[in-house]
Amino acid sequence: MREMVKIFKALSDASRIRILKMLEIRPLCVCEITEVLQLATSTVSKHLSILRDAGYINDEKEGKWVTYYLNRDQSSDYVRHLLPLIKTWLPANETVLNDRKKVQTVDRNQLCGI
Amino acid sequence: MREMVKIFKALSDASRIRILKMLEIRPLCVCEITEVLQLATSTVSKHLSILRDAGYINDEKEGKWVTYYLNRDQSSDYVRHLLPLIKTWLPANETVLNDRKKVQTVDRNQLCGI
DNA sequence: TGTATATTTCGTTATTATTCGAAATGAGGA
DNA sequence: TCCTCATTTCGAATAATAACGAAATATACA
Repeated sequence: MREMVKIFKALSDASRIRILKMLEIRPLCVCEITEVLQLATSTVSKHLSILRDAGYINDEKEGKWVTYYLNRDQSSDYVRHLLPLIKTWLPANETVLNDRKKVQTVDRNQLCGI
Repeated sequence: MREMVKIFKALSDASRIRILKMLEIRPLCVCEITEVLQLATSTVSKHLSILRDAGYINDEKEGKWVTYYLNRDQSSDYVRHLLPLIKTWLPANETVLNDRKKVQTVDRNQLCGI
């Protein structure tokens, strides 16, 4: 029960939904997500940890960056059912479309320097 | 987006999940749900209004009682997909099983006087 | 009409969430 | 080794949520 509440709480925030919809396009590092959302880095990091603890996403160190990606395989029964649903939702949402446009142009090397 | 967050926020509370799992058994009035959850009537009423605003349940006046039931037909795309999922989840949860046992014995006429 | 009662709304309090900036961590490159 | 920089953790401020009891609504029945 506690697990189930955690799974839904993770989806109860617009920024976290936006992150999931961005990650449907491609894996992203923290600084790229921060640039799109226009929030403090620490805030984005906190959102990512909530999504990860709930099992929606996973991370991978790549040099100095931490890349986050949707958790497609090794997730819980909840997540395995919910991620595909979310993928079909908000197909024409203005915020999501804008975020995805930004995702196309954003580049970690330019954003964070070399 | 706001709608989607509302839909998930409604599921982000253990009492509200318990209410949905109870209503899978049969429609219930506020005093029956209150008896099972052991919360203040005003608290239960608030939870019910959150679930109704999100589209998961509906209510119907029956004399002095208000009966709540799962919204099977006229609900949003979100709810139409989520309610069946929730129905398959927590099949062996102790709290849910206990609540449902109580639902079997609880009777609005005995609970609230005649 | 007046009373009893099931439910909702209101006002308050305690807990939890979200956000930020500053400090800490950890990996890469000079 | 030391410095740089992406990310995380910490601490504090603000906002949102859940809980209760009291008051307000609304319906049934005498």
